[in-house]
Amino acid sequence: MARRNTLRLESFLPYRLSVLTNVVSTAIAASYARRFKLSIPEWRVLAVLGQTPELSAAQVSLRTAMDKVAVSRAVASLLRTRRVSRAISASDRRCFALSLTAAGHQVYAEVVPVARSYERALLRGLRLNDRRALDRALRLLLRRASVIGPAHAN
Amino acid sequence: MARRNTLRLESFLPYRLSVLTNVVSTAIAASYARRFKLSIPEWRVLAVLGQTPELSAAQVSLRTAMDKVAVSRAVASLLRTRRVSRAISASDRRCFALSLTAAGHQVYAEVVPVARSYERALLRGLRLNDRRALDRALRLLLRRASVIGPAHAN
DNA sequence: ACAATTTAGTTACAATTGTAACTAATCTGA
DNA sequence: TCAGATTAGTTACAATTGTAACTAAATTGT
Repeated sequence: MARRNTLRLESFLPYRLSVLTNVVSTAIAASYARRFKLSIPEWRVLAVLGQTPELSAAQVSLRTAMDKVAVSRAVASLLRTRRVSRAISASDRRCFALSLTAAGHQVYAEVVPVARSYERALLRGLRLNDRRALDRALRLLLRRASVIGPAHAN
Repeated sequence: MARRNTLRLESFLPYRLSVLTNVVSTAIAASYARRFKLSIPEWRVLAVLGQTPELSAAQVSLRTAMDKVAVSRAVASLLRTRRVSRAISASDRRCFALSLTAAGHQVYAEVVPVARSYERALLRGLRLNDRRALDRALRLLLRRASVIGPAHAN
């Protein structure tokens, strides 16, 4: 009997997402830390700067869905390790234009294939149709989650 | 041109999972905290005990994918708020049999519909086929992630 | 029977992360 | 122009979470 007023945690979507993300993130974090001495927040900053240089911290924040304090910390650490450099923006002296240094590009060029290969390994065994469905689902879920928000006051 | 040696973070699966989970968990945490003064770890423990009473902390740990320290803390807090009770197991005096109290059942009975309704709201707009595909995908991804582990030494 | 190992659970401490307050620069509108 | 509000980024502090060491009980193998 599927008790109506009981909830099976293991088939509850938010729980499943959380467990999956946790396993994946832990694995990735371990791999990046070990091989590149890079935390996940640092990797995210590196990733957007590899894609688009000369961003400000606030722009990085927007693109990575990290909050500004997390970005600030990651950038501070990347500056210390000389993987990122910054220059005061001429037009707006409150913000810095961030870019990868040569060392930063180097790391980026090494991490990207590893990231790709992890993703491939993860998706191996998933048929093309299901991949597309997954893609649609993630897109929709994120949109819905953002829309309903904590204001799910019911 | 889709630069081959650049990685688009926003279509990188681990990143998308992380962002989605973050939004969903934050929303849920806020909602549970506000309405029931319940943290996510506490809710998880409550959820498994609502499903299966008389579990030990170690068994809760297994079923919730939380580590034993997290379970210990959540249980401690639930004991304080009198939502869970425990009794030394007669057969193995190292462990406690955990159960919901009347207050615990009360909270459980109130949270479950909210959880269900959040999940429904999240999935609204996703066709049945895509829901099934999502279900398969999550199952497979979790299995693959556990299998490949951090030992993705490449 | 009992020393050595394993297991349950907690505690203490370290690291990470979130929150709020802050400084400095820019923008806005009377 | 200049007071008030906004924005960028940092810093300080609080809360959460992870890691390691610990106690107590049970199990194992001799």
